[in-house]
Amino acid sequence: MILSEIADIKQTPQRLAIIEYLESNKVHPSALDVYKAVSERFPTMSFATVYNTLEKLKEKGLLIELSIDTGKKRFDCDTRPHHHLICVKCREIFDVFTDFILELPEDEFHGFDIIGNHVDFYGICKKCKEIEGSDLELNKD
Amino acid sequence: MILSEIADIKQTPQRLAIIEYLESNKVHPSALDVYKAVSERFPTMSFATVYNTLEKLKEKGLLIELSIDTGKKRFDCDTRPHHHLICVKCREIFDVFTDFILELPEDEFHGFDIIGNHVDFYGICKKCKEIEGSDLELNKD
DNA sequence: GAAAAATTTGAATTTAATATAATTTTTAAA
DNA sequence: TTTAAAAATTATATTAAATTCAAATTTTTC
Repeated sequence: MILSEIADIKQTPQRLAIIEYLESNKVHPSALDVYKAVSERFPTMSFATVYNTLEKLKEKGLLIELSIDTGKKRFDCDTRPHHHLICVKCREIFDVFTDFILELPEDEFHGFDIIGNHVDFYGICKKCKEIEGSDLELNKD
Repeated sequence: MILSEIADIKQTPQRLAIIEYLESNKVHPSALDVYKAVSERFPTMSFATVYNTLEKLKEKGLLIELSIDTGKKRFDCDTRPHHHLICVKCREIFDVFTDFILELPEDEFHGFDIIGNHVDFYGICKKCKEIEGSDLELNKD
């Protein structure tokens, strides 16, 4: 996200703090994550401001809403086309920038106009593998 | 889902009604959808029974929980490996049974053990295209 | 500098999910 | 067949995330 791209959105201190947080990490945070992080620096900030800002950025196409977690939305400020690698244990999400050619055969179109695709790779991340390993040592459940 | 597969789950009338509903449609319903449909025939049935049953079927691997909608879980009783085609307007979901070869290059592994993948195709379904068309005729917003 | 517009805040509301305790049903043993 | 234990269902309560809204504040425009 480039500042010039948000020229038509009023750059309030709260919004800049939210954008800065979104850009400074790769965790694909939830609205609550954003609120927690930003309200440390802006103790008076309201949850509604976080929601409003995320919604506004989404409208402008500067932020992508992910429905990877059931129960809560997560946000990705990298709007370049890319895929995801998701840990099935801790739900950590990594970006995948390899491009895949995915041609859907005509007979699977179901009458749709197709506009895009997205691949989720599933697996177990390094951290969770280590935890799992030590769990097994201690307690073979 | 085959009845023999649920041999180790007690087959109560409520559960059978839920399973029958899940198998009789292709809409990938939410828990609320299931409750609404099944409680027409079982007016006394509680929401908790729907949740418990869905959870139990999920545990047994007879049902897949989809996180395609933000805000609510949706369920797919077709446990064969397959992908999805999703309408970005109405969130209707169609199944895609084409198999794609998706080799993630080593340098994108991020230390994961990879166990699977899933492709979502996005587009606009027939119904929504028609609505959009007639909307444009009536009211060019 | 005043009026209008936009944003932020704090609180309330809604929706989906989950948990719990009491009742009912089923199972299995005597 | 009766009865105790286990399991499932129900109705209700609680929690979590999302959304809405009016009042207060800030910014913009004239």
